[in-house]
Amino acid sequence: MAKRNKDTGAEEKILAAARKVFIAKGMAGARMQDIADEAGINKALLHYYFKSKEQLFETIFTEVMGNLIPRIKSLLLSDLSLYEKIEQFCDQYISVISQNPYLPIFILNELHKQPSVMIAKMFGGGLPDLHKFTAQIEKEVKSGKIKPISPVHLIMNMMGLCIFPFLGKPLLSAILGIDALQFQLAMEQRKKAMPQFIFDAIRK
Amino acid sequence: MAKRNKDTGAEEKILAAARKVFIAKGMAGARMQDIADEAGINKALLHYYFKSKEQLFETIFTEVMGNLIPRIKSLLLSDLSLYEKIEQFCDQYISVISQNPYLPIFILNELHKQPSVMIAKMFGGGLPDLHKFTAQIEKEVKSGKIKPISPVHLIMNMMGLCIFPFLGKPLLSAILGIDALQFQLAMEQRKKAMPQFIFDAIRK
DNA sequence: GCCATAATTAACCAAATGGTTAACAAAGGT
DNA sequence: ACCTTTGTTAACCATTTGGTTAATTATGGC
Repeated sequence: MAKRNKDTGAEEKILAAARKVFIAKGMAGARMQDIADEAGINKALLHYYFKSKEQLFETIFTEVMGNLIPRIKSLLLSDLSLYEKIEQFCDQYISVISQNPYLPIFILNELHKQPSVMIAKMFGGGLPDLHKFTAQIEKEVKSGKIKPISPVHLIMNMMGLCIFPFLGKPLLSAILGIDALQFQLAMEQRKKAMPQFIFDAIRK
Repeated sequence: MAKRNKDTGAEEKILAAARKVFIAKGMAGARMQDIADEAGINKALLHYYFKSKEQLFETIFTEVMGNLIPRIKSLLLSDLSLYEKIEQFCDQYISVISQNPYLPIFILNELHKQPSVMIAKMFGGGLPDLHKFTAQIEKEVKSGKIKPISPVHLIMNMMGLCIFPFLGKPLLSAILGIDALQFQLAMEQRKKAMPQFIFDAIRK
């Protein structure tokens, strides 16, 4: 008898399917049947491997976040200069998101619907330590190398400049009249343009 | 007999309730029963005034968008200088969103789930005309008053800097360790700080 | 070959959910 | 007073949906 699914590894296929469906439709919009179909298996098999939608979602969410957070933590804790950190932050953030363009809206959306629960799932008690980074900013400000700016605003700015275009892609594409390729190109440019923009803004 | 609901005007109450519930939970997450409860009426009465969830959602969505778009269109088409436009854009955008902090995630989320449908609902064929604004930017660039920057990037930057903090509020509050009041204060500051930041970035 | 265990499925179930019906109450015109 | 139209409700219905069951099919050790 020919096997129904060429490659085995049902659990893998389920995870891949769940990732895809949850990220595309969110927790509320995703259907267990969709995930089963996407994985090419029976719905009951989903519950054989993952006892509930809740649990499957949590698995995916923590997996996704566990992929992003260490990257950022290590960057912010490194010994690079402020300029280098901003450079790398923009480059890395835009690169990762370019490869997973729907991650931001997925994450922010779930975070918005249940803030405390999701924050807890993301950082198991251990929030990222921004102290080193904020101290670095404050030092540059005090020593007069850059204009006065609060770390809070600078961080918001960095994130907004890198992430927003992906969140707003459908809107931006429409009003700016750009297609997928032009968008991709623009994102590529922003890897270098954003650090430049930020430094031009804060340099004295 | 005492009336169940002090004030009449069921339709008004339904719209208010639907706005609240849809914006908080999105189309997929909202329940018709939630809306009925929120409005203090029977679920059947919802369908008396609005024949389906789809139609009620559409009513709310177009209402909400119809509130925002003209404001922006008129700003971009006005005769203000580039600096003044950026100033007003940031001030107005941040003001409006501060009063409806969940609008952005609601809009971008629905836009993400059905881009073409929602874009069509937002702009009934008449996309906002950015030509005047982009020409203004290009003129300032050519005349050497500001650094070379593509209108596409500048617009993305303006929007990202103004809107992102609201989209990322739960995340930002957590990692930056700020409470609702501090957040509100920061947004107030950004009304002036963002135009300054942007102009510092592009001025030669 | 035989058996225990793991993988997989079709059929089923109960709760949730969008939507409908039919009856009833209010309001307003005549 | 009477009738028509509008507003409102409780009960009901059909479908969707997350989840379960019981039976069937590999799989691997012996």
